[in-house]
This record gives sequence, structure tokens and C-alpha cells, in this order.
Amino acid sequence: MTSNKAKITDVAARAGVSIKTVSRVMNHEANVRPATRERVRQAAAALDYKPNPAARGLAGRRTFAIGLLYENPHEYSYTQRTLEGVFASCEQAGYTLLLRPCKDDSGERSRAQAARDFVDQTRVDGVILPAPLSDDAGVLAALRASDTPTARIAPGAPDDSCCSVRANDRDGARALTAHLLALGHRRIAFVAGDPRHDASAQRLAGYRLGLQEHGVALDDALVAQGMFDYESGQRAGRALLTSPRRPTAIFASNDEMAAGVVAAAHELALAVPAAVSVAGFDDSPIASRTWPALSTARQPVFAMAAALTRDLIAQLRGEAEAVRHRVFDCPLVLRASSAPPAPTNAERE
Amino acid sequence: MTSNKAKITDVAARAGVSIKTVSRVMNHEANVRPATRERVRQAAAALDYKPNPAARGLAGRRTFAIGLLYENPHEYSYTQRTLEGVFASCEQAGYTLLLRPCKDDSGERSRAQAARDFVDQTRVDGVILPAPLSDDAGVLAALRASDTPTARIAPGAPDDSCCSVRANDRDGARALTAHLLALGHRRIAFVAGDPRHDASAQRLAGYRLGLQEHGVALDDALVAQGMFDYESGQRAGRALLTSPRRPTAIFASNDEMAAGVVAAAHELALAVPAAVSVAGFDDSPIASRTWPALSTARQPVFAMAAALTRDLIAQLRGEAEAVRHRVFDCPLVLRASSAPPAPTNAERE
DNA sequence: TAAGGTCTTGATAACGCTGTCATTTGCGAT
DNA sequence: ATCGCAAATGACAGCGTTATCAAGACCTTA
Repeated sequence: MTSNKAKITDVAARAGVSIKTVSRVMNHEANVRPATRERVRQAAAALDYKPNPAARGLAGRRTFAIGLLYENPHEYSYTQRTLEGVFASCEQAGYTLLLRPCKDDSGERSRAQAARDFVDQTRVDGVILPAPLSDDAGVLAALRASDTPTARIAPGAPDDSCCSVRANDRDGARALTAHLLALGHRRIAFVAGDPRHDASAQRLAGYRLGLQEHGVALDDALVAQGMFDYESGQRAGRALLTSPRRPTAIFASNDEMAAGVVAAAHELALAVPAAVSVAGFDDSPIASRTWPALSTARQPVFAMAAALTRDLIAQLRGEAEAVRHRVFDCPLVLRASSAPPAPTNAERE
Repeated sequence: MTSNKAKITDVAARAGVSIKTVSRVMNHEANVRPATRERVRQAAAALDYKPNPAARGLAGRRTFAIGLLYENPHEYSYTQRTLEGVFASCEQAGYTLLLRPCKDDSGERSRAQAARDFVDQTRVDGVILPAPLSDDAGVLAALRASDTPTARIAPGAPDDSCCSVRANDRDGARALTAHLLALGHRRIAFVAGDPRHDASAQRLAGYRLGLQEHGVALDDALVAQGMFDYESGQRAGRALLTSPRRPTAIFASNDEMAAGVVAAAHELALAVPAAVSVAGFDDSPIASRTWPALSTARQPVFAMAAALTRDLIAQLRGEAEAVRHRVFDCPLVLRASSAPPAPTNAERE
């Protein structure tokens, strides 16, 4: 039972230096003679010294903490995978991570207010905003007002006030569309996602581009609106699969909705992929848990979050040359849910 | 752009009182005249005063932060739902929540070390441990050594040093077993979960008890070992469904594994529930995303986590009369994955 | 060898709050 | 009015760091 009480003065005494020197060593500052540095290190280790974060925060006017605000009505795993990535970078840099749900539905408290309260209450050094918060004007304004450096995941309009990271949604969707076309599909439906996410527009654009590049005419009747959640995917799937000219493939713009489409197909006794191919996007855990497992485009969420967090921390430390905007590719992950369409009895029309 | 700089002296000056009185008001201490209290409140509101948590922590030797350590190889949603519950109680009590993954696989750093580092680094006032961390002797010892009040979710052996909360896993499993029996099933297989979780043993006990109460003989060949994850459920499902005397129902002791069983059935072209009924446990999101949706027992994770956190905070505040151990029931949620068994051609043997 | 740096180190004052303890105030009982 | 006790309030000393700025140590160069 180490009584965890060593403070900087103890270390200083043991190492025979002033507390300021200990402070310098603990903070990896330059201009400490290697011998001194080593002596201090050993003293600190011997005493199991851990700087008191409250004192550090008070004296240094920073908390070494980063906040992750999130609003996640739909997909648990996305938030969690993001969190893992953010955490990995925080840990490496010695930062602490604070998590905060930021839901609008909690009555009068708007998201902006929640963001404001969060930074006021915690005094985090920086904040990370996943979509759709990364495009929430109120939240962004609140953070700017409190001078809190911010980093955005998948923002619609990256600007040079914040670092950002995003997936190349358009190209991923285009490639997935091309995959379905290559299998021989021509009537490929699309289930769009929550319009508040910029990714929704990008993926739709990729789908359209893919069709266009293969000379397949767009048909607006084949585009359904979803909200990135399972139920909306299921509804869209039902509608598309019971429409007069049923598509031979449905590309739902995330896996959660694609799982809903698969369920709709099951309901209607349409085999996947024999009667209809299905594709999703993200490669989230559910993609490999549906039957059949989903062909999808893998969004490297962990890597994205980790990189963004590194960029944010670099900025906090003043090491950043410039605000970075990273883009990650989404490689295809082909599974059993996509296959060539069944040969048509007669090519009607 | 409020410059967020009001400090306690500013509020004191504006209200015409000493800083100590402001402190008393902000901390809801007794013995402040109502009129004074009101005056201070208004001054604080006018200046948009938010106490600096670092200063509070330094002077008061506590952080008003609670830590949630978790190790979650399997199910994203469980952690997230827990987090939501913990957060809800923290927010209400004015506490901040710190999250920390605590994985053993990260090489040399053991879980105990991770726990130790976490409390040293953050100085949280208390820690919440979900299973299986709630039974990790090293982690518990580390927390005890640092005198950090702890609360445990689903511990195997609750003791009076920590509050705890758990689901009534045994009765839930018994009820689910009874449900399958009532449908007419007699060969009911069971997929056990990660033995590190006490819930695994409880659920198995409930299954056995259920069979026993209905006079159905136990058959160890019908009990497969899983690890609470999808793949292990799928493997167990394959094994059970290809065994010589195939069960007519499979009760997997969580939804994640049940989803794996459903996939295994699909692989083997066995219809669920026509050829085999499947049941899970937890009512996690995946339970309603498989096809068919899973019959399960609902574990009220949010409520459990929220209640536990309230208990922990009460303890931190010294308001707790005694350490509480709460138990929550798991009501059945019956969906399409369970149905009467198909009539056998001949009642062999 | 001395001058003029540069690299190291330390003394001490914050940082903004809570804890302690003394002091003042209010008020019913004398 | 006055006393006495409890309630209300305030003065001030920390809490354990980092920041500032000055001073000391050491090395070049002339």
C-alpha cells in the first residue's frame, strides 16, 4: 500500500535539486543536464512520484485533458471505435480523455449549451467532434467562444480553424457501386443516410458517379432516404423491394441500414444475394453479423480518430506547423451479401 | 464571446461577501442566510461564474470525477449503455466522468497496473468496474491500495467494501428456459459464456434449474462453452446443430453468441425458429437486428449503471448509510426466434 | 586570461479554491 | 438593556504545481 503522497518537493530533496528542475524533467523541457535529468528521474521513480494533475492544471492553466463530445443516436460501435482511437493517441501523449454525450433531445438544453457547459466544467484543453456535431454551428460557435481548440471528424466544410479527418466516402461509394455493376447489376438502389452528416451526401455522390462512369442512367425512384439507423434501413428496404420494378441490388450507405435491408429481404422471403444483393458501408461489427455477411467499404475509424487526436495534441503543444486535413481511403470488403444477379427470364422493357 | 474569467473573488466582490461565503454557496453548504445565498447566486449568475475544477481539486483534495474502467473485447453496446447510465447519474450530481479502457492484451502492462496508473494520473474520487474487471483481484487490490472507493457491476462475490449492482441472471435464465420448455422443447442446448464473468455461472445455473423444475434431465452434451462473443457462439452453434442428436432449441447466454448461433443455423440451412429455436440474453441492440429477431431476457443496463453510480456518489459524499447491493430483474422479451418445435416424424427412443 | 555568451539552475510568486478557526451577528432569555 | 449561545461570516493559510526572472556555471573566443 504505497501511500501515494510523494510530491515534487520530496523528489527535489531526494535528487538534491530545486523543484523547478524536477518540474522541467517531468515536463520534458530542454536545457537540463543529462546527469541531472537522470538523477531526478531516479528519484521520481524511487518515490513513485506522479504529478498532481490539479496542481498542474491550476498553475499551468491547462488540464492535459481532451474532450470527446458525441451524439450517437444510431450506431454504438462507431462512437466506441472512435473513442478507442482517440484514447490511444491521448495515452501516448499523456493526455486524459473526457467523454460527454451531447444529445439534443434532453429537453431545453441545446447541444451548444451542453458543449459550453462541458468546457466550462472540465476546462479541457481541446475537443474532438465526430459527425454530425462536427457540423453543428452552435457547438462550433460555443467552442470558439471559449477558445477551445477543436478537431472535427467528417466535417462538411473543413476550414483552417480546426484540424479535421474524414474518409473518402465518395470514392468508397463509387468503388462499391462499381463492384455491383461489375457483378452485372444494373438496377442498383441506394439508401441515403442522415442528411446532417456530410458523409451522406458524399456517398450518394459516389454512387451516382459510379453509375455514370458505367453509363447507367440514374433513376431517382431507386434512391430512398434513410437516417443511418437500422429501422430506417428496414423501411427503405421494404419499400424498394416491393416496388414495381424491384432493384437487383441495394447499396445502403451504412452497415446499420444495410442490416435493415437484409431483414426486409428476409421478411419478404427474398434470398440475399440470390434474389437481391446488398451492400453497406463502414465495416462496422454488424457487417459481419448479418446473414449473409455484408459486402461493404471499410472506414478505418480507429486510425482516423488516432491521427486526428495526434494532430490536435500537436496543435495544443504548439508543435503544429499548420492545421491538417486528413483523408482516409475506404477499401472494399467483399463478403457474401453481393453476387451476380439472377438471370432474368425475359429482359422486359 | 464571454471571456470566462470570473473567479471567486469577483463574485465575492459583486455580492459584497467574502470568498468563503461564495464557496459555501457554490458547495451547497448549510449555515448561509437565505438572503446572502440569493445575493451570491445572482452575482455568480451575472458573472457567469464557473468554479475552476483544478483549484477545487487542489484545495479540496478531490476531483469530483468518477472513473469507468472497462475491458470490452466483446460487446460494444454493453459498455456504451453502461456509460450512458453512469453519465446520467454523474451529470445529475455534478460529477465528471472519465473513461479508461483497461485491456490486458496491451503487452506487459497488466490490468492492475493500468488501474493504478489511471487513479494516479487522474485522482478520480471513485471508480466503477463492470464485469469482468469487477472480479479482477489485481485491479481491486490496486484500487484498494490507493484508497479509491469502488463500485462493482456484476461481481461474483459482493462484499461490503464496495457497492455493487447485478442482474438476476439466474432467474432470467430460468424464465427463458421455462419459456422454451413451455413451447414444447425438451432438447434445449445451452451456450455458456466467458467463465471470468460471474453472470456466466449464474445463467448456466438458471438454465439447469429451469430444466430441473420441469423434470427434464440435464445432458452435458447439450452444454457448449462460449466466450460471450459472436464467433464463439457461431462455433458452438455449428457444433450443436451438427451433433448426432440435434437440439430443438439453443439458449445462448448472451445475444452476441445467440446471433452467432443464428448464423450457424443459416449456414446449415436450418430455419429459425422452424427447425431450431434460439434465445439470447441481455436484449442488446443485436437482438433486434438478427433475422429472426431474438427472444431474450432484458438486462436493464442503463438503470443498473445509473443506480450504482448514485450509490457510489452517495458514498463519496458520506451520505451512504451502508454499502448497497442491488439486484435487477431481467424480464423476458419474446421475439420471433423462438417457437414450438416441429412435430417429430417418429418419437424415436 | 578575460570578456561575452549560452546553458543550467533556483528562489519565489502566482494559480483559484477549500479548510480551519476566529470573529461577528442575531436573537431569545434574563 | 444585557448576557449567552448558536448561527453566519470572514481572514488567512495552505493545496502542489508552473512561470518568471535572476543568478550561477560553463564554454568560446580573442
